[in-house]
Amino acid sequence: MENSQIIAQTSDKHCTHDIKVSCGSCRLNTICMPVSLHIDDIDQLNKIIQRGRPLHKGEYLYRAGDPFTAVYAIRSGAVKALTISDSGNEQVTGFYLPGEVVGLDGLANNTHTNSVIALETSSICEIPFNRLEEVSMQLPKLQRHFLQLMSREITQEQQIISLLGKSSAEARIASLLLSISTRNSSRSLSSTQFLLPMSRTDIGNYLGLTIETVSRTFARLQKARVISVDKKEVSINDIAGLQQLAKGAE
Amino acid sequence: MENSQIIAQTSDKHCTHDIKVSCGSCRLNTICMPVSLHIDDIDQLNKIIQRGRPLHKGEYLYRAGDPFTAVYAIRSGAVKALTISDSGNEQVTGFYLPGEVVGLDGLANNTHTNSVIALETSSICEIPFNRLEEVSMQLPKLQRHFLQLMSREITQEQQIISLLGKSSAEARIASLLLSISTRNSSRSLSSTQFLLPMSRTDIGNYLGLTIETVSRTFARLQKARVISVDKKEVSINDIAGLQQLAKGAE
DNA sequence: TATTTGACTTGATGTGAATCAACGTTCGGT
DNA sequence: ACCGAACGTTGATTCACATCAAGTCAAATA
Repeated sequence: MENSQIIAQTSDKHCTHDIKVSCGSCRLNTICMPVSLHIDDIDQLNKIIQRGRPLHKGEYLYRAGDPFTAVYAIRSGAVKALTISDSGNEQVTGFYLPGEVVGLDGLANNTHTNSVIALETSSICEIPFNRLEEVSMQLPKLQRHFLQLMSREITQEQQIISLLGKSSAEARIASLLLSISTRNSSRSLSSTQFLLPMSRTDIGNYLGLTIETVSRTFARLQKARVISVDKKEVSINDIAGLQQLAKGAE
Repeated sequence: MENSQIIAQTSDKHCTHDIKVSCGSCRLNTICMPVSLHIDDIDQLNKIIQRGRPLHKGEYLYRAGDPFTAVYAIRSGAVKALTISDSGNEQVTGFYLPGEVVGLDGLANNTHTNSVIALETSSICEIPFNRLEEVSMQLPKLQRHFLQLMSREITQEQQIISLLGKSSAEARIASLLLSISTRNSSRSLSSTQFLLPMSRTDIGNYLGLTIETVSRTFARLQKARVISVDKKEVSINDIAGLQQLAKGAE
């Protein structure tokens, strides 16, 4: 196994362009493809993964309609996925943070139904799907993991559906913040202080709220001393309180 | 291939209990597992599928928390899937009609996150997952089909998310009716006249509306001569109009 | 047949978020 | 350093849907 240890930077400024990290040494490998693989299995996985140049803010990873050829693991940065609904509106369908995998929407018809756009400069691992399928044939665990990724996506979306159907603006925002908090802590980042990678507009679109309501809700949560917000910087002062709000408490 | 041709009845009253239909002769096989398989492949698939006794209205196919062992194809009748959200509310996550497959929610954690309940007397094909996995190893097409089923579930849910985030009560109801209409026609049933298998309460829960709003919206659509409703019986008088409403037109 | 029960409808009123509008702030480009 | 555009905040008003409340209807039970 090669010994390259260049860890991708979260900061835009010092982002390393010449990225060579093996899956074995990537600090995200417990999230991205957390399969207990033998060393040569990892090697095999490693060989098929391509690491591209960083994607800059606003650039597309792929567009709705593009042929489906690969799935993508976020290595650093953040992206949003969105579809154009029947009514012609953009709908943000998800935010993806380092260690998470996008692109599964393409499987149904061999065509992506979502577009994915970088929210900040991001580095991405491309995993060609036909190669992944081949390797999976020999590694049932990898196969299974892949199904689990999809299944998890389904259950997550069901939570969003419940959120949109039944919850107040406050509960929606609280849930989003808690979701990001949890995902940060699983990457050993702070669960109480972080930068939101997405705009208010994106948040509103994702949660089915107008930008004004998002803004007011942040203000309200801050006045209630549950969080502090300054622009994109959020700190959670009262997690328990936020969880109550997410559940719809007064 | 055996020649049993007992077709499951949609009607509750004459439902055949002693069901023996092979996948090869099932009239739903173009929807359920539309894989172009050789005859012996179908035979192989056929062997692993278990056909249970019919499930009566209100009975559970499985419950949230049950271990994941199988996926299920609806052969006749209809079921609803629901989760208990964090806030403790029931959330109907989907309705499943003949030819459609439920149970994919269990893959993420080897445990079902949804419960599935019969809306009317239904017969169900149980497809044990470990056997399916084995067979898939030898039949890449089946493997691929299965991934497509999941991917389709994801994209469908994204449409619901968009619906709940951005659309009026009218658009939501219109979309649901169109969805059922489309799915009916793919089973060669009428796309303009059908019985709703679910209650107003279920519809409201699914679409994030109160039962009163569901009722009033049906009434409004009827007054606008777009549909006719009598209890559970719906006929669509103006599909184009309904499509406009689903898109959010005035 | 009377009686309860659950599913649905219809009307009157209240409210949370959308809309409309104005203004402040940050950022990218020259 | 300046400018315009995009992003964000805050306030006043409106509106679609929720809530509250009564009542209808059909099937289930006794």
